Formats: sequence, structure tokens, C-alpha cells
Amino acid sequence: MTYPEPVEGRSLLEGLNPAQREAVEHVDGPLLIVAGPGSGKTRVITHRIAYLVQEYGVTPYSILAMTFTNKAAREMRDRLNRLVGSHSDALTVGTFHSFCARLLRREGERVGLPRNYSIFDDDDQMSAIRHCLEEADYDPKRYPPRAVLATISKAKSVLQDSQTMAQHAVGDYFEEVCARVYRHYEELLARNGAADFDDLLLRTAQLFREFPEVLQAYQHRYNYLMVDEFQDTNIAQYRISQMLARSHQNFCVVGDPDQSIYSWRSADVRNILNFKSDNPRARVISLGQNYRSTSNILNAAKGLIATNGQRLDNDLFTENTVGLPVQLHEAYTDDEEADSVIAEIGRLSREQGFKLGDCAVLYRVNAQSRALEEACLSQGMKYRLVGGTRFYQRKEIKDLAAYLRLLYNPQDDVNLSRIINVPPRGIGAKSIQQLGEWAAYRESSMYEGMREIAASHAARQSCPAPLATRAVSSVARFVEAMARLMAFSQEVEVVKLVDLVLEESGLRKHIQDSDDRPEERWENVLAFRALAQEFNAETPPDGLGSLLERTALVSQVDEYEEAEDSLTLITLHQAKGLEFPVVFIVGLEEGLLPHSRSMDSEAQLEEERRLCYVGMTRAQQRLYLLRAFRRGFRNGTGGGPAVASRFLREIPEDLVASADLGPSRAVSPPTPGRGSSIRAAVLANAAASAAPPSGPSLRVGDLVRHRAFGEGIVTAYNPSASDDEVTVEFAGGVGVKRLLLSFAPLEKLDD
DNA sequence: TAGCGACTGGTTTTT
DNA sequence: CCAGTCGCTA
Repeated sequence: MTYPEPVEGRSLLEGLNPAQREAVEHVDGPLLIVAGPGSGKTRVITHRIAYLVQEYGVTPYSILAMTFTNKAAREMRDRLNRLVGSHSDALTVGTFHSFCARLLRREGERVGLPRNYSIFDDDDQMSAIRHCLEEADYDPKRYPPRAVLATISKAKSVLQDSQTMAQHAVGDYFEEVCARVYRHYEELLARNGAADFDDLLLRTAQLFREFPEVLQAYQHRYNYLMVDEFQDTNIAQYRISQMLARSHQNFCVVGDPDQSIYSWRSADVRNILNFKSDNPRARVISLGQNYRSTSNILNAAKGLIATNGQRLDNDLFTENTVGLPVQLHEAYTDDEEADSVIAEIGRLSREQGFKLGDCAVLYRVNAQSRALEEACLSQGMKYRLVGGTRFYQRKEIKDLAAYLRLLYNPQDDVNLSRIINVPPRGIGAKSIQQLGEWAAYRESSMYEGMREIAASHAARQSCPAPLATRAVSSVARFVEAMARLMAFSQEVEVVKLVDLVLEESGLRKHIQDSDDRPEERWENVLAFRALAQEFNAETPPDGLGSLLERTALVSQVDEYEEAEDSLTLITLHQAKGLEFPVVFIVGLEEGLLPHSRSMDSEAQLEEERRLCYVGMTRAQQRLYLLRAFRRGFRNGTGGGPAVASRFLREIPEDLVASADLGPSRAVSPPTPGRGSSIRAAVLANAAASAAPPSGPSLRVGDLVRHRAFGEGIVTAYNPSASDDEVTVEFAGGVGVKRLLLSFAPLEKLDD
């Protein structure tokens, strides 16, 4: 086999700094790349892969690259397409979950997973857990399904099965209960021929452990292994990658402990911290130069993260311009905070040449998006909300998908239960319960049981199951329709199947006749149908399988496309890996950032700090930090005065400037106590530490130019002990601003 | 069984 | 404030 002539590998090294180049040129043996924010990480990974292929003749077929999100995978593949050309098709690039899902599709039967296994998403897991709680006779009030599921999931992510979990749980009653529920859950998954998210990893690890020949085959195939965002891997992922790399040791991991923000999802930073000791031959390369942010922004972020105790020191630096100070705005309420942000973005786009697409507002919790959305609406600004209710989580989509999943895997009782009465066909909760119990008793799936009921109904025999006569004929009709569809699912292309399902199930009519925004929901269905189109080419049952895998493993950020020019609203977590010229972080208050649920341990607090750090380092040119004195929690109730986030105090003061963005500066703060003192402190310190400008002494009536606000006229001048304050009326709709003379980039104009 | 209204409880981040 | 659950009635 020959590979394209990259002609000169030089070009792949061109424009790289020494550390980047070293990483690209490292070929054999374990390698840890510690990549700070904006240090050209993706470039290094892609160039390294291209370098392997072009300089060392490594076949792309033997390279496996794992990423954290599908979006990252797609981006990597796009870049590789450009670097390596058409041969990049042979590369394996994907998330851990999708890699494992596909692997299990081929090999899973050895660990008891049928070829057509279902992937259970959150909803499925929750219903399954509820069912298991009932089976095990535990009160869901005492043992909230969410918490139970979370505990089980945690155990799974450290590769524990229910038995191991039970051993570890001794003495902790709640965990003991969870371990018992876990056992039921395992059985349920097996009965349903299903795997949940954690299983994709757990089962793959199990498969590798129990079937060395399978592991060997994959080791043999994948000679070069790369893992991105290594700080976010959990134990299962770590184990899988270590096993894969064991024979050849060509194991390159990339990450940054300071950006580890997923420990709540069982990510374990120790994976990256211990990489060196786990792989003694490992080379460690730090990418220290930041190409993204102004030095003010970078230094502010560095100052914040330096507060963390548990940390490898990294020497992040930049040669970029100094830029403006980080802008701090303190609003009175969350609504005003949102208004200020949106107004400022409008101003930036009108006067500073930024596009809306250059701007992003980052927040800790999704609930904060609401005020921002309202502000956008009232000020007529185009925005894009990342997250919220996911596309695949909408009822109409989930229902349609549930039908398809049942067709693909008739053993799947969970999805059967979901749609058996959607649209209503007279098989209510009671009947479902009875069917479930009867099926369990006969040790068959519900669908199998229903087929028998339908058969005896057709033969005019009495119903073998204890079921209301009224339900029996409904069941028969349902089975009849599903049987037809199942036959089709083996024959027709996916889109055709989707259409048939929509008709035969009555779902189309159900949605279109519904009185809850039928046209919008139908639009969603059509969008799903368009997605299905992508899998039309695959031979019948496979296309369906791929479509379902895609719907199960896709995330919200994946749907995010920088398409039309609009402002991005996004959570801090989701913003990881993105960058924007202008970034606003809102809600810098105790209890929100850091979040109240993460304040009882130092470790959690440090993670919150890293989260803030991640947010700040998304910014290229401008960074705004905002807080409100009062945040309405439940519109009226609660909403006491909010204390400024400790993180604000941890950012070096000389890098921060107070920005007066508010549309309403006439009002005085409702609670002058603690809140405003921080602001006063920031102002005072900023003034004290900034070198007093020899600059212009101004008088009322002088014309001035401000770097950001443009031209204006001085309308008031208040000398004071620490600093002089000027009031300037700016042109172009900017309005009146009060500025500190030592601080504001003001330039006096001669008339 | 379905559909409605009342009530409760609870809220981080997501592959 | 919301969703999701519960209990009642037709």
C-alpha cells in the first residue's frame, strides 16, 4: 500500500514552536503532552498524526484517536482531511463511547450483548432504575431514582459490577441499597439486551480482560493510540486505553490538569497526574505558549488558578498584546446583568467591529440563560442557545426513536413500555404492569409475550395472560402493526422505515392533531427524518443501527454549529474547547460560581475554580466578568443579597477594571453592605496600583477619545484624593460614562 | 383508561 | 418557577 506523497514533511513542522515540534516528532513510546489553554493542542495532535503517516509511512488504518466530544472528533477529522488527504478515511477518530459502542456491536456477544443491543440513554436508565426499585421493594421517596442511578453509575465507572459494589458498600446503608438495586438493574439490562452509557466502557474493559485474543486483535490493529482531554477520562477509559497500548506502548495522551472539570462525572485527574509514574518511559512535553488570549486575560486567569493548591505548575505565557483590562461589571439584579451584557454586545458590534458570532456569554447553570434570552428578545439580538432541552430529548423525537429502537431490538421492554400507549390505544399503566409481570413470570420479553397474546386472539382462543379483555384486542392490533414494521425494517431504507413508522403507529396523526404546538413538533420530526437520510445508504438493518447509535451518543455541543451570525449562550462546561474574541462570564457570586453544591470540600471548590479558569481562557480579546447584587431565584421567593464570588478577589487587581455597562446607572444599589464594598475595593486598588498617568488633565468641555467608547465631551470632573473621576458624554449612542482618569484610556483631542 | 387539575418537591455540570 | 407526580372524575 502506498500513501500520498506529502512531499516534504518539513511543512508539517513549519510554524511550530520548539515544544510543539518536539511533540509532533515524537513517534515511539508513551508521550504526555500537557497543553494549556490556547497552546495549539489540536494542531499538535493533527500534525503528529499526519507526520506519522507521511514521514514514517504508518498506515492510517492503524491509528486510533479518541476525543471527548463528537464535535472535537469531527473537527479533528476535518483538519486531518486537509493534512493527510483522502487517506484520512482510514483513520479511526471518535469518542470513547462511540468507539466502544461499535466494538461491542462486533464483539459484544462474548460478554452477553446481542448484536442488535440497545443503548439506554438517561431516560431509559431512569425508567429502568424505577422499575428495579419497585422490584427490590424500595420506596422511591426514600431512595430517589436519580441518586441511586448516580451512585450505581459511579461504581460502574470504576469498573465495579454489583457484586464488587456490594463488597465495597459494607457499612454504608445507602450504598448497600444501591448495590442491591444494581443487581436487579444488571439483570434488567441483560433481559432487555441493552447497555447503558457506562456499560459501553465497562463491557469493553471486561471484554478485553476476559478475552485476551480480542484485545490482541485490537492491539494489533491499532499501533498508535492518542487520547485527547486525558484529564477528563475515568478509570474505565483509562483502563481501556492502557490495555490497548500495552503491547506497543505508542500511547500519546494530551490534557491539562487545570482544565479538569468533570470529576462529578467520575473523571479522575489522577489518570493524567500519574501518567508519568504509570509509564516510566514516558516523555513529558509542556506546551506553554498561549496563542489565544491577550496577556491581560491570560494573566488574570493564571492568577486565579494559582490559588489552587493541588496543581502542577505550568508556565503559561503569551507574546500577544496586552489588551484591555478584564472588565468587571456589578449589576443590581440578574435582569439588569443580562441587559447590560446584551447592550454591551450591541455596542461592540455597532462600534467596535465585532460580529455577534464573535461573542459568547458563559454561565454556570442553564437556568441563567433565561434572563439572557429575555434580554436578547427585548433588545432584538440574534442569539443561539447551546443546550437547553436537547433535540433528542424532545418527546416527539424520543417517541419516534423508541419505536425504531423497539423494531431494532424487540427485547427492549423499556422502549416498548414507552410507546405502547403513544398515541393512546387503550393500554394504560395497569395493562403495562400486568404485561410486564406476566412476561417476567414466563421469562420472556414483553413483546414476545404480546405476540403470543395476539396469536391466541387471532385463533379466538382465550387470552393466556391476565389482562382486561379490552386491552387484549389493542395488544393484538399493536403487535400486528409492529410485526409489519419489523419485516420492513429488514428490507427498506431507513427514511422509508421512518415514514412507515410515523403512519402505521399513528404518531404522525397524534403529533399533528395535538394541541401543544403541533407544527413545531412536526418540524422536529422532519429534522429527525432528514438525519435518517444520512444512513439510507447502509443495507437495511445496519442503517437503522447506525441511526440509533447516533441519536444515543450525540451531545448538545455537537449540534452547535457556527452558522449564522449570532451571539452564543452557553454553559461554562460546554464552552470547554471553544474560543471567542469576546467572552462574558455572568453570575460571579458565591453559591453560583462557585456553586453552592460544590462548596463543602476544598477539592470541589478547586474544580469550580478550574471551571472559571476554563471560562476565562476562552476569551481572545475581551473578557467581561459580571455579578449581580440580587439574583431572583424563584421570581420573588428567596433571592437574598448575593455575595461577590471569591474568585473575583483572586484575580490580580491590576488586571481588572470596573466597567459601567448598566443601562440604569441612576439607581443606587439596594443593599449597600458587603456587595458594594468589593467593588469599592477593586476600584480603589486599581487606582492605587495603576501608574498615575502623566496624561491629560482635563476640564469640563474638553473633547476626548476613548479606546473603546469613541469620542466624547467631558461634562463633569471630580478630583479626589486617590484618583480623578471624569464624566464623559460619548457620541454615537454610547451615552454618559463615569471613568477613572488614571485608568481610562482617554486621549485629549484638540478641539 | 384518559384527561384534568392540584400539589409537591427540587434544581450543576453530560459522554 | 417548573416539571413531574398524584388522585380524582367522566
